[in-house]
Amino acid sequence: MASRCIARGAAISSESGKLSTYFLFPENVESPRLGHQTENRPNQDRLLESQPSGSSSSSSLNPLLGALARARKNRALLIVFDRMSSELNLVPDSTSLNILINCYCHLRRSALAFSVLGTILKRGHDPDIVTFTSLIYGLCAEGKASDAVFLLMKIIGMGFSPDVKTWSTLVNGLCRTGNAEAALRFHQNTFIGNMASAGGFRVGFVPDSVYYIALIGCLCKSGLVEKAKGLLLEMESKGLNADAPSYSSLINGFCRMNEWDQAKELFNRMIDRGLPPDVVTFTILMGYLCKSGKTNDAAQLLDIMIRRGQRPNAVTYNTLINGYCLEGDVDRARSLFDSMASEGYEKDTVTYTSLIHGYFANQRPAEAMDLFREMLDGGLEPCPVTFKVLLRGLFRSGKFELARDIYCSKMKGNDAVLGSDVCKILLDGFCRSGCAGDAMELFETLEPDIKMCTSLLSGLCRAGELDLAVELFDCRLPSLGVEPDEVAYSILVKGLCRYGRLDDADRMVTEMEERGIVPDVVMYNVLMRGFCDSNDAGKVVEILRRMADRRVAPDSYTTTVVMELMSREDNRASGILDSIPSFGQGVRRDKCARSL
DNA sequence: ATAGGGTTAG
Repeated sequence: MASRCIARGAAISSESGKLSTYFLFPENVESPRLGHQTENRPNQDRLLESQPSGSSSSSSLNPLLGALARARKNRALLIVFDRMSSELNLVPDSTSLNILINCYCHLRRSALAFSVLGTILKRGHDPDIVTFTSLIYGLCAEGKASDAVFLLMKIIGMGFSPDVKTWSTLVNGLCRTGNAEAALRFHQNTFIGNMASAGGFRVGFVPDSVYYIALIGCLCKSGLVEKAKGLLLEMESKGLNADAPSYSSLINGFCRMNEWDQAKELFNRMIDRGLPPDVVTFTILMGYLCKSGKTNDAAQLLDIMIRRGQRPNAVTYNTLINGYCLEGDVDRARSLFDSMASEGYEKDTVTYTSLIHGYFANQRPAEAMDLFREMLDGGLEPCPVTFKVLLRGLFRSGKFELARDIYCSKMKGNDAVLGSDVCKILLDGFCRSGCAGDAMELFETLEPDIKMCTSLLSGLCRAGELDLAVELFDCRLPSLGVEPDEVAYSILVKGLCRYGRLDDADRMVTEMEERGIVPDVVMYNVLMRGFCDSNDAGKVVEILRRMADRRVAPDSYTTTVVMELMSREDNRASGILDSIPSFGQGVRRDKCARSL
């Protein structure tokens, strides 16, 4: 099969063309999964059979491939590709391979896309800016924005000239991965520094309206409203007119920023300019109304939209269903949900997840679970968000066993749904329900970062599993190469103090001090409170001195502890109080003395 | 004949 050849091409790509040595291929190049038995097979058969067999190049099939790509029939496209070489002995040319790369990128299989790049290089073809734009898209779509930037820099260094499509892909990708500031920097360094050069190569380009809208939408999503407005003016001053999708994007941006008047103004402007709002535009406005607690207004807008001849789509339904759930009217949401099928709409993961969330939020866990089972029975794959909603709901409503069952039967070993969010919920839930061991076990299967560790640590401390917490901190963190931060220390120290393990807590604080992390006043306070309660005045004074040495300012809680020490006869008699350090501002004399 | 932009769930 062609795909197998392509994968083999990737395996030896590092020793093939000169270009390949410049690229870092993803380490785990997957083997292609082709031969999907879906979509319109008969039609393709006819098209394929009409091709003369025995010809060597696939170029005659490119119009078909292009049409499938434009129609986003990615699976069908892979089938055609597969059969192209297996049955028709056609060798794909570079255009076909570019289409294949783009297809893999849209399917979020950038590793496969890179393996196709390997094939291009191996066959002595030259990848072009189209190839790389697709790859940049694919990397961003998988959240690998820094790899995308790296690739871009690499190809600029090699003499490729990114064009306006490359840049808008990158800007969008950076934005989608939460890097709006970076997108703006690229904008300023490329277009603003118009036709600037990097290493002797031109990187400038002429921005068009798609590019501007991508950037403006990106800024809106990040709340950089003034910058977005400025760019809108800049765009219009260049005579670039927004089209309908542009307006939708802008309207969405202003809605997100709660600039309803601006959004309305754009909506009206759109109509004035003869660009009728479509289902997406209306759905955006409905979504805003729903989020503002005006679901009934959103429903009215739906009527207006229908009267204007725009048919709602499944997203419109999802938006309204979620709206009713948010305002607590789950039954109304449910009747919309039930009407979808008869109206010819397909319920998807978002539909189910919204309503499941609605049931949990309104204390109806049984119905939420019914819906989840219905979803599985219907062959819909729950996504990470679905699991997040489900598990949080189950833990919050005390259905610990059920939550554990779901985890064991549906999630364990399924990395695709074990995102960090849902893992935190699981770790926390297991700890809360007395299953700290399960939490530890799950933790061992993860690639933990400091935040994950902190999550588990805080769960263990809350559950009183201090031994496990200390073990995690002292043994597992170092072996995982995770450096505890101030937050982690503070959680553990507070936990230890709450359970009376003052010496361990003191050891932690000392360790922090030795590592140059300055404990905050709250950590010193909990520690001193503990020693004060166990009548260890010497220790409290020692801690005060450590505080003073690090110029950590005492607060009123510190004062209370000190006052308590002073009020005890034996402390006054022992003279230990004379060693209380001065904090510059003179805590002892001013605050304590006065209140005493 | 190939690359970029708009909507939904937490």
